[in-house]
Amino acid sequence: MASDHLSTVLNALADPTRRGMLARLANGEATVTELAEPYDMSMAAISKHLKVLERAGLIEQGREAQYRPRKLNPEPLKEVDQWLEDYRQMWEARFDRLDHYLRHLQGKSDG
Amino acid sequence: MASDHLSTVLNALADPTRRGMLARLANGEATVTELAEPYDMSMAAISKHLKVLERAGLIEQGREAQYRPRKLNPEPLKEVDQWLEDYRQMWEARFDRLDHYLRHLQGKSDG
DNA sequence: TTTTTATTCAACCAAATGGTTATTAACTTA
DNA sequence: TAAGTTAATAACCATTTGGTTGAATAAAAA
Repeated sequence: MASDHLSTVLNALADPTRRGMLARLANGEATVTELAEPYDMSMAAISKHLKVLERAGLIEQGREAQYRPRKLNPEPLKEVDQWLEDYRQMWEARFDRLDHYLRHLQGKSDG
Repeated sequence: MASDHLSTVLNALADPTRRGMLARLANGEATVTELAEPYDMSMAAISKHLKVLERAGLIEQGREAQYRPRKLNPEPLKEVDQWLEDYRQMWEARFDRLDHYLRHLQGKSDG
């Protein structure tokens, strides 16, 4: 995998298990065992997936007793969103025009 | 790499060479040789990168004389954007609050 | 027709990926 | 202290990735 940060983030996201883990963490912190629960996979494999997410900065690790609860850090997702920005107009062109038209109408008739 | 579509797309994007190619194609169609120009890499390697982008549906291939011009298809990027949607509020929360506050002010003092 | 240009394909290789099992470490509980 | 739980690490393996070179294909140009 390429070593630049954005590539590391996108690569981390390019796996349904890891995206599933992020989805779970969007609802709040979770332990490794909790994160592993939906998957038919060894804890070692889960641990590796978590390491990939961590290297990408997408999750952070805490420590409570024998647990290492993970929490989501959305910052790298923001970077992905910003990268998309340059292309967004390409699929939103039609909507943009409508949006501007609506703003134009509002400027005329509404306060 | 995982076989689901979104994973295929994100994986295709997780490489600076391939993102560079997309950036070039955002300015319009380009031949393989044109796309290869910035990279110190064999044509065969370029061809493989293009195949990855094509499998992800990010580019389409034309045919003109001996050239196979590629063009960008932004549709899969839209899918990435839609996946991000669920997380967007997490990094935009503060801005949202500010935005709502400004709208509130505007509703009061401005037309 | 021969040669050149543009591109792909085939075979190969080293390194990375994604899984496994077995072991180790840290902490809790009996 | 001993046993159980949680999680990471080490060693291993098969497959994939991302590059190479060399040959093949297709069209254009000479």
